[in-house]
Amino acid sequence: MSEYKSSIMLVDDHPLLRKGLKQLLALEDELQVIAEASSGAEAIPLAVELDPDLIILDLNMQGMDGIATLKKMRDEGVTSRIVMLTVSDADEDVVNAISNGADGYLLKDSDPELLLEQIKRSLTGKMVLSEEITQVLATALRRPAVKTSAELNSLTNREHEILSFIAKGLSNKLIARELTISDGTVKVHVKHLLKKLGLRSRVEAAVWMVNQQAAKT
Amino acid sequence: MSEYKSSIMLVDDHPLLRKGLKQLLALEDELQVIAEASSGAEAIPLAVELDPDLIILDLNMQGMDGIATLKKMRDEGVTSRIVMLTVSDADEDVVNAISNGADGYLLKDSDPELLLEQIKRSLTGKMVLSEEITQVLATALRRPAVKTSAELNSLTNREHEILSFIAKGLSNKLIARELTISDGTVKVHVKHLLKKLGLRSRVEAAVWMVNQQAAKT
DNA sequence: TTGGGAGTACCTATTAAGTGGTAATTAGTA
DNA sequence: TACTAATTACCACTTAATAGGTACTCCCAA
Repeated sequence: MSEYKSSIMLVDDHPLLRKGLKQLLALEDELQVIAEASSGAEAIPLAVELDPDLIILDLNMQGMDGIATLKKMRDEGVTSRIVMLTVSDADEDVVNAISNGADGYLLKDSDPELLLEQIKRSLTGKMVLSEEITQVLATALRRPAVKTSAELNSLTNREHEILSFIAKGLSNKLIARELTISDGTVKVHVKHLLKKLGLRSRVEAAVWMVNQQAAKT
Repeated sequence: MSEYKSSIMLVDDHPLLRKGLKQLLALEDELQVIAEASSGAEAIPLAVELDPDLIILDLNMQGMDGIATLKKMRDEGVTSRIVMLTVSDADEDVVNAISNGADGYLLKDSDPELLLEQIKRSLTGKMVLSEEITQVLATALRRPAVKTSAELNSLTNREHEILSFIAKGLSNKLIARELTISDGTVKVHVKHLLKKLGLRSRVEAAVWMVNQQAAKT
């Protein structure tokens, strides 16, 4: 092995998990954690500035989620290897991550030894996927009927936000109050989101969305 | 402080998180992790045998989840303090955990220092809750809307039938056509079922029902 | 045999939701 | 710079949904 130390950046909104991960990485002399971030917003400028060899990125973060962060980083010209580390083995997440330029997709509940092994393999330029993921990916690719994520992605942030309120059963008036905008504006967003999703009422939207969320578990 | 070392057991199916947590607890001399488990099934006999001072229990585990594990442990006579550590701040989870004998409910994304502080406080016999949780708990208790199958059973056959159409996103008019009755009659049933379930709109009903169905899995 | 729940239907009144426009602002892009 | 997408707001209009009644039929149990 060379004496070059690989620089690694951790992005995860769980401090505990960062701790565990850091400890794991510390087992290898050639791995060096040079930065940590607890959110996408925080991570992006850091990534641009430091351009580490590897970025380990959590998928499920509050605020900007992992996929959005990944996209933004690639947009900003970050060329680091980026590996997603997550609890979710949902089809769309995997597919989304890979197709948006992730170099790997690992599960948090993997055996730590294995995880470390794969992180090192990733640094050699290989695409790394957790066991379970390989299977998921294969079946996901076999049926390209993944209209779900595609259609969800066609929504703007605001529309998506409002959809999730609808999926909680809120009325336009209540949503308006939550977001401090007029209920007329909420109606506009609802109108647009219904059109984009090809649905005929907020009830259909609520049902669709709740099923969507349930499927992710 | 006394010289007695508190015995702690960790139950979480994420090895990484266990690592982080162990490292955190190692900062305090009087805390000693005497056992780890990666599942409820594994944890229960261990808890019975070791009867540690504190059990830190993950809520979202594969197989037997945290609540089930908690219940079973209490059933088996485990008297350890049990603190839930989780990412979920869902009302029901919190209420469920507390009412099933948990002595605390902490969030994984809390600041580690704070977490350690609260774990120590828990060992002195105090109920510990993360900041965010206090709020959730308060609002959850304010509305004792713990409706489940009991309230589903209070519906007549027709009402139930119509509820499931609502849960598919159908309008009153379409439901009427399906059942070959007038849409005015459908409205009557909807009116009754909303009242019985204590819901404010068909959207709430749809969301509730779909979640109900999803939970059955 | 009478009372009540369930299911049906209709009526009125009010509120919520959805549609189709116009338009201003801002941020980002060609 | 001109263009575009996103977000916001307002207006007018139509349809859907909800709440409160009355009322008739059927069936089952007291």
